[in-house]
Amino acid sequence: MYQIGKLASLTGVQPMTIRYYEKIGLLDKPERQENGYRYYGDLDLEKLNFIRHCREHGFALDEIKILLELKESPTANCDVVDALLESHVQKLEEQLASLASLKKQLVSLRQKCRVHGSIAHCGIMMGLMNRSLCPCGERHGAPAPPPGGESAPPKAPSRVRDRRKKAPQSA
Amino acid sequence: MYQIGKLASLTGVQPMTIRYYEKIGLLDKPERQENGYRYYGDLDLEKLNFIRHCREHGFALDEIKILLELKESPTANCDVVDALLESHVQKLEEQLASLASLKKQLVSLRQKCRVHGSIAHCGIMMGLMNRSLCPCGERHGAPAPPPGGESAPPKAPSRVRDRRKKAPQSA
DNA sequence: CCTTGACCTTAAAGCTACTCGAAGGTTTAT
DNA sequence: ATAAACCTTCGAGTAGCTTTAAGGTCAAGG
Repeated sequence: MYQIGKLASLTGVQPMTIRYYEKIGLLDKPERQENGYRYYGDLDLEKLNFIRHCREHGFALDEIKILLELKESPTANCDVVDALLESHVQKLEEQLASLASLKKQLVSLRQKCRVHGSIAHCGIMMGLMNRSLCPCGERHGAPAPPPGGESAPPKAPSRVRDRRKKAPQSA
Repeated sequence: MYQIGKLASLTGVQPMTIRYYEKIGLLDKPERQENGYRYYGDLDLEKLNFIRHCREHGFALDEIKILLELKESPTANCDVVDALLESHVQKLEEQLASLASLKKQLVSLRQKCRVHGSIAHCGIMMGLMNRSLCPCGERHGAPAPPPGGESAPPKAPSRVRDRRKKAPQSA
Protein backbone atom coordinates (compact mmCIF):
# COMPACT_ATOMS: atom_id res chain seq x y z
CA MET A 1 0.00 0.00 0.00
CA TYR A 2 1.44 3.29 -1.09
CA GLN A 3 0.97 6.97 -0.74
CA ILE A 4 0.88 8.99 -3.89
CA GLY A 5 4.56 9.83 -3.77
CA LYS A 6 5.50 6.20 -3.52
CA LEU A 7 3.25 5.30 -6.42
CA ALA A 8 4.83 8.12 -8.35
CA SER A 9 8.33 6.88 -7.79
CA LEU A 10 7.31 3.33 -8.62
CA THR A 11 5.82 4.29 -11.95
CA GLY A 12 7.68 7.40 -12.91
CA VAL A 13 4.43 9.34 -13.12
CA GLN A 14 4.36 12.51 -11.09
CA PRO A 15 1.88 12.87 -8.21
CA MET A 16 0.30 15.82 -9.95
CA THR A 17 -0.25 13.77 -13.04
CA ILE A 18 -1.71 10.93 -11.01
CA ARG A 19 -4.20 13.30 -9.45
CA TYR A 20 -4.96 14.64 -12.89
CA TYR A 21 -5.67 11.14 -14.17
CA GLU A 22 -8.00 10.65 -11.25
CA LYS A 23 -9.75 13.89 -11.97
CA ILE A 24 -10.47 13.02 -15.57
CA GLY A 25 -11.66 9.59 -14.59
CA LEU A 26 -8.78 7.58 -15.97
CA LEU A 27 -7.85 6.27 -12.55
CA ASP A 28 -10.40 5.31 -9.93
CA LYS A 29 -10.64 7.35 -6.80
CA PRO A 30 -8.44 5.60 -4.30
CA GLU A 31 -9.14 4.95 -0.67
CA ARG A 32 -8.14 7.62 1.75
CA GLN A 33 -6.24 7.41 4.96
CA GLU A 34 -7.66 9.09 8.03
CA ASN A 35 -5.70 12.20 7.27
CA GLY A 36 -7.14 12.36 3.78
CA TYR A 37 -4.06 11.08 2.01
CA ARG A 38 -4.62 8.89 -1.02
CA TYR A 39 -3.85 5.27 -0.46
CA TYR A 40 -3.04 2.98 -3.39
CA GLY A 41 -2.79 -0.75 -3.88
CA ASP A 42 -1.14 -3.02 -6.37
CA LEU A 43 -4.06 -2.90 -8.75
CA ASP A 44 -3.63 0.83 -9.01
CA LEU A 45 0.04 0.33 -9.61
CA GLU A 46 -0.65 -2.07 -12.43
CA LYS A 47 -3.24 0.19 -13.98
CA LEU A 48 -1.03 3.22 -13.82
CA ASN A 49 1.80 1.29 -15.39
CA PHE A 50 -0.51 0.27 -18.19
CA ILE A 51 -1.49 3.87 -18.72
CA ARG A 52 2.10 4.92 -18.70
CA HIS A 53 3.09 2.36 -21.27
CA CYS A 54 0.24 3.41 -23.46
CA ARG A 55 1.30 7.04 -23.25
CA GLU A 56 4.81 6.02 -24.09
CA HIS A 57 3.43 4.38 -27.18
CA GLY A 58 1.76 7.59 -28.14
CA PHE A 59 -1.84 6.84 -27.29
CA ALA A 60 -4.09 9.71 -26.34
CA LEU A 61 -5.79 9.67 -22.99
CA ASP A 62 -9.21 9.00 -24.42
CA GLU A 63 -7.84 6.10 -26.40
CA ILE A 64 -6.29 4.77 -23.25
CA LYS A 65 -9.67 4.99 -21.62
CA ILE A 66 -10.99 2.68 -24.29
CA LEU A 67 -8.07 0.33 -23.90
CA LEU A 68 -8.65 0.19 -20.17
CA GLU A 69 -12.27 -0.70 -20.66
CA LEU A 70 -11.29 -3.43 -23.09
CA LYS A 71 -8.83 -4.70 -20.57
CA GLU A 72 -11.68 -5.14 -18.11
CA SER A 73 -13.62 -7.33 -20.50
CA PRO A 74 -11.09 -9.96 -21.47
CA THR A 75 -13.50 -12.02 -23.51
CA ALA A 76 -13.99 -9.24 -26.03
CA ASN A 77 -12.41 -9.49 -29.42
CA CYS A 78 -9.14 -7.74 -29.84
CA ASP A 79 -9.67 -6.48 -33.37
CA VAL A 80 -10.38 -3.06 -31.96
CA VAL A 81 -7.00 -2.97 -30.34
CA ASP A 82 -5.30 -3.97 -33.52
CA ALA A 83 -7.18 -1.33 -35.48
CA LEU A 84 -6.19 1.32 -32.99
CA LEU A 85 -2.59 0.36 -33.41
CA GLU A 86 -2.79 0.32 -37.15
CA SER A 87 -4.21 3.81 -37.33
CA HIS A 88 -1.47 4.91 -35.00
CA VAL A 89 1.27 3.55 -37.12
CA GLN A 90 -0.24 5.34 -40.06
CA LYS A 91 -0.34 8.64 -38.24
CA LEU A 92 3.24 8.17 -37.23
CA GLU A 93 4.25 7.58 -40.81
CA GLU A 94 2.60 10.81 -41.85
CA GLN A 95 4.30 12.71 -39.08
CA LEU A 96 7.63 11.25 -39.98
CA ALA A 97 7.27 12.24 -43.61
CA SER A 98 6.19 15.74 -42.70
CA LEU A 99 9.03 16.25 -40.26
CA ALA A 100 11.58 14.90 -42.67
CA SER A 101 10.46 17.33 -45.32
CA LEU A 102 10.52 20.16 -42.86
CA LYS A 103 14.02 19.31 -41.84
CA LYS A 104 15.13 19.25 -45.43
CA GLN A 105 13.77 22.73 -45.90
CA LEU A 106 15.45 24.06 -42.80
CA VAL A 107 18.79 22.60 -43.73
CA SER A 108 18.52 24.08 -47.17
CA LEU A 109 17.52 27.39 -45.66
CA ARG A 110 20.51 27.30 -43.40
CA GLN A 111 22.86 26.82 -46.32
CA LYS A 112 21.79 30.24 -47.48
CA CYS A 113 23.56 31.92 -44.65
CA ARG A 114 27.09 30.78 -44.99
CA VAL A 115 28.39 34.29 -44.72
CA HIS A 116 27.58 35.70 -41.34
CA GLY A 117 26.90 39.32 -41.81
CA SER A 118 24.03 41.66 -41.28
CA ILE A 119 20.43 40.65 -41.15
CA ALA A 120 19.79 42.76 -44.18
CA HIS A 121 21.79 40.40 -46.32
CA CYS A 122 21.05 37.20 -44.51
CA GLY A 123 19.89 34.52 -46.86
CA ILE A 124 17.87 32.91 -44.16
CA MET A 125 15.80 35.99 -43.57
CA MET A 126 15.37 36.34 -47.29
CA GLY A 127 14.15 32.81 -47.46
CA LEU A 128 11.66 33.47 -44.73
CA MET A 129 10.43 36.61 -46.36
CA ASN A 130 9.63 35.39 -49.80
CA ARG A 131 8.16 32.07 -50.60
CA SER A 132 11.09 30.44 -52.28
CA LEU A 133 11.10 27.59 -49.85
CA CYS A 134 7.47 27.51 -49.09
CA PRO A 135 6.09 24.01 -48.94
CA CYS A 136 2.63 25.07 -49.93
CA GLY A 137 2.78 25.26 -53.69
CA GLU A 138 3.53 28.75 -54.90
CA ARG A 139 0.44 30.77 -55.48
CA HIS A 140 0.78 33.15 -52.59
CA GLY A 141 -0.52 36.59 -53.16
CA ALA A 142 -2.71 35.26 -55.86
CA PRO A 143 -6.08 36.88 -56.12
CA ALA A 144 -8.71 35.41 -53.91
CA PRO A 145 -9.90 32.13 -55.28
CA PRO A 146 -13.21 31.95 -57.06
CA PRO A 147 -16.02 32.40 -54.56
CA GLY A 148 -17.26 28.86 -54.39
CA GLY A 149 -14.34 26.64 -53.60
CA GLU A 150 -12.23 27.79 -50.74
CA SER A 151 -8.58 26.91 -51.04
CA ALA A 152 -7.07 26.27 -47.72
CA PRO A 153 -3.32 25.99 -47.88
CA PRO A 154 -1.69 23.33 -45.82
CA LYS A 155 -1.00 24.42 -42.33
CA ALA A 156 2.37 24.33 -40.80
CA PRO A 157 3.44 21.44 -38.72
CA SER A 158 3.38 23.27 -35.48
CA ARG A 159 5.94 22.36 -33.00
CA VAL A 160 5.16 22.29 -29.38
CA ARG A 161 7.82 23.08 -26.99
CA ASP A 162 8.91 20.64 -24.50
CA ARG A 163 9.19 22.46 -21.26
CA ARG A 164 9.29 19.66 -18.86
CA LYS A 165 12.47 19.38 -16.97
CA LYS A 166 12.56 17.56 -13.78
CA ALA A 167 11.22 14.57 -12.03
CA PRO A 168 11.40 15.36 -8.38
CA GLN A 169 10.20 12.26 -6.74
CA SER A 170 11.90 10.89 -3.77
CA ALA A 171 13.36 7.47 -3.72
CA MET B 1 -5.70 48.29 -48.66
CA TYR B 2 -7.58 45.28 -47.45
CA GLN B 3 -10.17 44.20 -44.98
CA ILE B 4 -9.33 41.28 -42.81
CA GLY B 5 -11.01 38.77 -45.06
CA LYS B 6 -9.01 39.96 -48.03
CA LEU B 7 -5.78 39.78 -46.08
CA ALA B 8 -6.78 36.31 -45.00
CA SER B 9 -7.33 35.09 -48.53
CA LEU B 10 -4.09 36.71 -49.67
CA THR B 11 -2.03 34.98 -47.03
CA GLY B 12 -3.97 31.85 -46.29
CA VAL B 13 -4.20 32.84 -42.64
CA GLN B 14 -7.69 32.85 -41.24
CA PRO B 15 -9.24 36.09 -39.97
CA MET B 16 -9.55 34.59 -36.53
CA THR B 17 -5.90 33.77 -36.51
CA ILE B 18 -4.99 37.24 -37.69
CA ARG B 19 -6.96 38.77 -34.86
CA TYR B 20 -5.26 36.35 -32.52
CA TYR B 21 -1.84 37.44 -33.74
CA GLU B 22 -2.88 41.01 -33.11
CA LYS B 23 -4.07 40.17 -29.66
CA ILE B 24 -0.81 38.59 -28.62
CA GLY B 25 1.14 41.45 -30.09
CA LEU B 26 2.65 39.67 -33.06
CA LEU B 27 0.90 41.96 -35.51
CA ASP B 28 0.42 45.67 -34.91
CA LYS B 29 -3.03 47.01 -34.38
CA PRO B 30 -4.20 48.12 -37.78
CA GLU B 31 -6.09 51.24 -38.65
CA ARG B 32 -9.81 51.06 -38.51
CA GLN B 33 -12.39 52.16 -40.99
CA GLU B 34 -15.25 54.31 -39.82
CA ASN B 35 -17.35 51.26 -39.21
CA GLY B 36 -14.68 49.75 -37.03
CA TYR B 37 -13.41 47.25 -39.56
CA ARG B 38 -9.71 46.55 -39.60
CA TYR B 39 -7.88 48.03 -42.51
CA TYR B 40 -4.56 46.60 -43.66
CA GLY B 41 -1.80 47.76 -45.95
CA ASP B 42 0.99 46.08 -47.87
CA LEU B 43 3.35 46.21 -44.93
CA ASP B 44 0.91 44.16 -42.92
CA LEU B 45 0.63 41.75 -45.80
CA GLU B 46 4.38 41.33 -45.93
CA LYS B 47 4.67 40.87 -42.20
CA LEU B 48 1.90 38.33 -42.06
CA ASN B 49 3.47 36.43 -44.91
CA PHE B 50 6.74 36.38 -43.02
CA ILE B 51 4.98 35.04 -39.98
CA ARG B 52 3.27 32.45 -42.02
CA HIS B 53 6.45 31.25 -43.61
CA CYS B 54 8.07 31.02 -40.22
CA ARG B 55 5.21 28.96 -38.88
CA GLU B 56 5.48 26.73 -41.89
CA HIS B 57 9.08 26.18 -40.99
CA GLY B 58 8.06 25.16 -37.54
CA PHE B 59 9.00 28.22 -35.52
CA ALA B 60 7.07 28.96 -32.37
CA LEU B 61 5.28 32.26 -32.06
CA ASP B 62 7.69 33.65 -29.50
CA GLU B 63 10.58 32.78 -31.74
CA ILE B 64 8.87 34.52 -34.58
CA LYS B 65 8.54 37.56 -32.38
CA ILE B 66 12.31 37.57 -32.06
CA LEU B 67 12.78 37.09 -35.77
CA LEU B 68 10.46 39.99 -36.47
CA GLU B 69 12.42 42.24 -34.18
CA LEU B 70 15.64 41.22 -35.89
CA LYS B 71 14.03 41.97 -39.19
CA GLU B 72 13.45 45.52 -38.03
CA SER B 73 17.11 46.05 -37.27
CA PRO B 74 18.81 44.99 -40.47
CA THR B 75 22.27 45.98 -39.36
CA ALA B 76 22.30 43.41 -36.61
CA ASN B 77 24.35 40.31 -37.02
CA CYS B 78 22.55 37.30 -38.27
CA ASP B 79 24.31 34.76 -36.14
CA VAL B 80 21.27 34.64 -33.91
CA VAL B 81 19.12 33.63 -36.80
CA ASP B 82 21.49 30.92 -37.80
CA ALA B 83 21.67 29.64 -34.25
CA LEU B 84 17.90 29.53 -34.05
CA LEU B 85 17.81 27.48 -37.18
CA GLU B 86 20.49 25.16 -36.01
CA SER B 87 18.74 24.39 -32.76
CA HIS B 88 15.62 23.80 -34.75
CA VAL B 89 17.20 21.31 -37.00
CA GLN B 90 18.56 19.54 -33.98
CA LYS B 91 15.17 19.35 -32.34
CA LEU B 92 13.74 18.01 -35.53
CA GLU B 93 16.36 15.33 -35.66
CA GLU B 94 15.51 14.28 -32.14
CA GLN B 95 11.84 14.19 -32.94
CA LEU B 96 12.46 12.17 -36.02
CA ALA B 97 14.54 9.64 -34.13
CA SER B 98 12.00 9.38 -31.37
CA LEU B 99 9.10 8.94 -33.74
CA ALA B 100 10.94 6.37 -35.77
CA SER B 101 11.68 4.36 -32.69
CA LEU B 102 8.11 4.67 -31.55
CA LYS B 103 6.89 3.41 -34.87
CA LYS B 104 9.21 0.47 -34.70
CA GLN B 105 7.82 -0.44 -31.33
CA LEU B 106 4.25 -0.17 -32.48
CA VAL B 107 4.87 -2.31 -35.51
CA SER B 108 6.57 -4.89 -33.40
CA LEU B 109 3.73 -4.72 -30.92
CA ARG B 110 1.26 -5.28 -33.69
CA GLN B 111 3.03 -8.42 -34.80
CA LYS B 112 2.15 -9.89 -31.47
CA CYS B 113 -1.49 -10.01 -32.35
CA ARG B 114 -1.56 -12.10 -35.44
CA VAL B 115 -4.27 -14.31 -34.05
CA HIS B 116 -7.35 -12.27 -33.50
CA GLY B 117 -9.00 -13.68 -30.48
CA SER B 118 -9.97 -12.48 -27.09
CA ILE B 119 -8.43 -9.56 -25.31
CA ALA B 120 -7.28 -11.91 -22.59
CA HIS B 121 -4.82 -13.52 -24.97
CA CYS B 122 -4.03 -10.53 -27.10
CA GLY B 123 -0.32 -10.04 -27.43
CA ILE B 124 -0.76 -6.33 -27.86
CA MET B 125 -2.48 -5.94 -24.55
CA MET B 126 0.20 -8.09 -22.96
CA GLY B 127 2.81 -5.86 -24.44
CA LEU B 128 1.10 -2.82 -23.04
CA MET B 129 0.77 -4.35 -19.63
CA ASN B 130 4.30 -5.35 -18.95
CA ARG B 131 7.25 -3.38 -20.01
CA SER B 132 8.69 -5.73 -22.56
CA LEU B 133 8.47 -3.14 -25.28
CA CYS B 134 8.96 -0.12 -23.21
CA PRO B 135 11.16 2.47 -24.87
CA CYS B 136 12.49 3.84 -21.66
CA GLY B 137 15.22 1.38 -20.97
CA GLU B 138 13.94 -1.03 -18.39
CA ARG B 139 14.50 0.51 -15.06
CA HIS B 140 10.92 1.12 -14.09
CA GLY B 141 10.46 1.77 -10.51
CA ALA B 142 13.56 3.82 -10.70
CA PRO B 143 13.34 7.55 -10.17
CA ALA B 144 11.54 8.85 -13.22
CA PRO B 145 13.05 9.67 -16.60
CA PRO B 146 16.14 11.82 -16.84
CA PRO B 147 15.64 15.55 -16.75
CA GLY B 148 17.48 16.57 -19.87
CA GLY B 149 16.41 15.15 -23.19
CA GLU B 150 13.76 12.59 -22.90
CA SER B 151 11.21 11.63 -25.40
CA ALA B 152 7.85 12.94 -24.52
CA PRO B 153 5.36 10.73 -26.19
CA PRO B 154 3.66 12.34 -29.11
CA LYS B 155 0.09 13.16 -28.48
CA ALA B 156 -2.39 11.73 -30.79
CA PRO B 157 -4.16 14.33 -32.82
CA SER B 158 -7.65 14.88 -31.64
CA ARG B 159 -10.07 13.25 -33.94
CA VAL B 160 -12.96 15.26 -32.66
CA ARG B 161 -13.28 17.72 -35.44
CA ASP B 162 -11.27 17.69 -38.57
CA ARG B 163 -10.57 20.85 -40.40
CA ARG B 164 -8.06 20.11 -43.10
CA LYS B 165 -4.79 20.74 -41.49
CA LYS B 166 -1.73 18.82 -40.74
CA ALA B 167 -1.89 17.47 -37.29
CA PRO B 168 0.42 19.34 -35.05
CA GLN B 169 2.92 17.02 -33.62
CA SER B 170 4.67 17.39 -30.37
CA ALA B 171 7.71 15.80 -29.00
C1' DC C 1 7.53 22.82 22.80
C1' DC C 2 8.72 24.72 18.48
C1' DT C 3 10.46 24.71 14.14
C1' DT C 4 11.93 22.85 9.83
C1' DG C 5 11.16 20.23 5.94
C1' DA C 6 9.12 16.68 3.44
C1' DC C 7 5.16 15.04 2.52
C1' DC C 8 0.13 15.51 1.54
C1' DT C 9 -4.52 18.29 0.28
C1' DT C 10 -7.57 21.42 -2.86
C1' DA C 11 -9.01 24.51 -6.60
C1' DA C 12 -7.79 27.41 -10.14
C1' DA C 13 -4.99 29.29 -13.61
C1' DG C 14 -1.36 28.78 -17.16
C1' DC C 15 0.94 26.75 -21.20
C1' DT C 16 0.60 26.53 -27.19
C1' DA C 17 -1.59 28.06 -31.08
C1' DC C 18 -5.26 28.42 -32.30
C1' DT C 19 -10.62 27.45 -32.94
C1' DC C 20 -15.35 27.94 -31.97
C1' DG C 21 -19.58 30.07 -30.38
C1' DA C 22 -22.61 33.66 -29.05
C1' DA C 23 -24.59 37.86 -30.00
C1' DG C 24 -24.53 41.46 -32.54
C1' DG C 25 -23.40 45.49 -36.34
C1' DT C 26 -22.70 46.64 -41.56
C1' DT C 27 -22.90 46.17 -46.42
C1' DT C 28 -24.46 44.36 -50.61
C1' DA C 29 -27.53 41.92 -53.53
C1' DT C 30 -31.97 40.42 -54.75
C1' DA D 1 -37.42 43.95 -47.03
C1' DT D 2 -34.60 40.54 -46.18
C1' DA D 3 -31.08 37.43 -46.65
C1' DA D 4 -26.21 36.51 -47.27
C1' DA D 5 -21.80 37.66 -46.40
C1' DC D 6 -19.02 40.34 -44.32
C1' DC D 7 -17.25 42.50 -39.91
C1' DT D 8 -17.01 43.30 -34.46
C1' DT D 9 -16.10 41.66 -29.35
C1' DC D 10 -15.46 38.57 -25.68
C1' DG D 11 -15.17 34.29 -23.55
C1' DA D 12 -14.46 29.53 -23.48
C1' DG D 13 -12.72 25.18 -25.36
C1' DT D 14 -8.94 21.91 -27.14
C1' DA D 15 -4.56 18.16 -24.95
C1' DG D 16 -2.08 16.90 -21.31
C1' DC D 17 -0.37 18.24 -18.20
C1' DT D 18 2.30 22.02 -14.96
C1' DT D 19 2.29 25.68 -11.85
C1' DT D 20 0.59 28.50 -8.24
C1' DA D 21 -1.47 29.55 -4.02
C1' DA D 22 -2.80 28.45 0.34
C1' DG D 23 -2.86 25.34 3.47
C1' DG D 24 -2.96 20.50 6.52
C1' DT D 25 0.04 16.42 8.48
C1' DC D 26 3.91 14.13 10.29
C1' DA D 27 8.65 12.81 11.80
C1' DA D 28 12.99 14.52 13.31
C1' DG D 29 16.04 17.94 15.58
C1' DG D 30 17.13 21.61 18.90
